[in-house]
Amino acid sequence: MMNPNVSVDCVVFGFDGQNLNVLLIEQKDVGQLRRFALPGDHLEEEEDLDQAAARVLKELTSLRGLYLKQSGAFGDPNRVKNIKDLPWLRSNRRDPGARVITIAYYALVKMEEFNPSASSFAERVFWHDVSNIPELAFDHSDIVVGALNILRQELAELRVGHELLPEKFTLSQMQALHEAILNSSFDKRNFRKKALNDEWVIPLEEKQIGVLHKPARLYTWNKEKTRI
Amino acid sequence: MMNPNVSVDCVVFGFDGQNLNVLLIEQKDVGQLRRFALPGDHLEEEEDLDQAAARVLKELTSLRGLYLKQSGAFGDPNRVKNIKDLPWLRSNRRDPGARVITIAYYALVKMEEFNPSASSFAERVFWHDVSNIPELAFDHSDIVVGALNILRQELAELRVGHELLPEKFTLSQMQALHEAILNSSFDKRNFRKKALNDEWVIPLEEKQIGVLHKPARLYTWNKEKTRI
DNA sequence: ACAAAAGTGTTCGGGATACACCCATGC
DNA sequence: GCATGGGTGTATCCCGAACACTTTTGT
Repeated sequence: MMNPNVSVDCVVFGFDGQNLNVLLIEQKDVGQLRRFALPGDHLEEEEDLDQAAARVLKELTSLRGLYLKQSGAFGDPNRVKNIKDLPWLRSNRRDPGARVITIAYYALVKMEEFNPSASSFAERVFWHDVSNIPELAFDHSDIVVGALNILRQELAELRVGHELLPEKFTLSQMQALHEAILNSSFDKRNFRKKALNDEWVIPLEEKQIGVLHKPARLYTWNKEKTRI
Repeated sequence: MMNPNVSVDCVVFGFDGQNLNVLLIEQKDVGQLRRFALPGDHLEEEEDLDQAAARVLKELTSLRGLYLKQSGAFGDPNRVKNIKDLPWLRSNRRDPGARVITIAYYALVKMEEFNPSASSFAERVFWHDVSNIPELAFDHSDIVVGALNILRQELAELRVGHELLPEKFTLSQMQALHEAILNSSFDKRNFRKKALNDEWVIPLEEKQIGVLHKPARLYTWNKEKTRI
C-alpha cells in the first residue's frame, strides 16, 4: 500500500567532464507530446523518506550508496493541477485531482558508473545539461533550482563534489567540476594551491595514459577532509 | 477537511539578551505526565506548506510576517509510534496509529513582541533555553537540532539574526546574540569593526537610558545589507 | 616541430586576529 | 569614588587574487 499524498522526487546530478547534468525521464504517456520530469515515486507504507529516495535511485540506476540528501519539501496545493499535467495524471493516477506533497532529494552519481536506459519509470532516461533544461512536469523545474542551490552551497563548503568524479581524477577535472557547478572560473595555480594546501586530495603515483598531451597526475579524494 | 498524513511543526526561536530560547508547548492531556512538544498542526486542504506554518505561528503568537523558513521534512514511519507518545495520540487523534510526515519550519521572533500565554494549542506555552531542552514528544528533539543547525548556518552567512533583536539595539546585544547562537565568543573590538565596516547596522543618534553604567549607542538593522 | 594541456612561484592587498586601556553613567 | 559595561586603535598574519612561462607527451 502506498501513501497517495506524499512522494519523493530525485534530482540526480552527474558530471561529464564539461557540464553538470541532471537525469530526466520522459514519462510514458499515450499519444502525448514528450513530457520530461524528475524521477520520483510515492512513498510506500512503512518506508522512511530517505529510504524512498534511495529506492527510487536504486530502481533507476541500480546503484546503491549514492550521496543523497534531502533538499526541500514542496506542497503547493496546485503543484499537480496545471493543465499541462492533466493528461498524464489522468492516465496514470487513480485520483488525478489528488494533492501530492513531495519531498525533494538530490543525488550525485559518477557518470561512468551509470548508463541510462529504459526503466520501469520511463521509456527514456537521459542526462541533460543543467544549463538549459526544458520545461518539466509539475513544479519539477523549481525542484531542480532548489537542489542546485543546495549543491552549490555544499560544494562551496567543500563537502561534496568528488562524488561526481571518477575514483582517480586530475586536478583539471576537479577544477572543471567546480567551475561547472558554481558557474564561474578559477585561476589554475590558485585552485591547485588550495586543493593541495587544504589537502582535499591525495596525489597518486599514477598518470593519465593515452592522452595526446602531457599526461596529468592522478589524484584521489582525501576522505579525512570531507563529510564533516 | 485536513490532511491527516502531513503536518507542519515550528521551531520558534527567541533571544532574551542572554540565551537563545525555543517556544515549547505543554500538550493538553488528561492525567499524564507533562509532555512538551513543538507547536504544529496538520496541513489543511488547499493550504500551502508555508501558509500552514504561518497559520500555526499566527494562532500561537498573533504575530504575522515573522521570519519563517522550511528546515526539513521528517518522515520516519515510527516517528509517532513511540510508546511515550501513545496516550496523547489516543486521546487526540482519530487514528492514533496513523503515520504522519511533518515538514519542519523555523521562525524568529523578537521576545519583546510576544508574551506566551495559553492558546488553542496548549495549556501552557513557554520559552525554554535551547541549551538544555527537556525530552520532547515524537521526534521533536531532532527537529530542534535540525533547525538550530540551519539557523547557525544562516547567521554565519549573516542573513538573519536581527529578527531576534528589538528594533533598536546595542552592539553588545547583537554580539551576545551571535555568541549565543554560534556558541562561541568574539573579541568586542573586532566584532564591532566588522559590523560597522560591513554596514550590517545603522547607528542612531540615541542612547540607552536608565542603565547603571555608561549608556550604549543604539543601532538599527541595515535592511539593504541583508536578505540577499 | 607542433599542438595541447600540465605544471609551477611571487607579489600584493584586505580581512581576520590578538591584544589593554580609558570613558560615561548611576548609585 | 566605585562599580559596571561602553567604547576605541594598532600590529601581525594568512588567505585569496592576479599574473606568464616552461614542460611533457603524441602525432
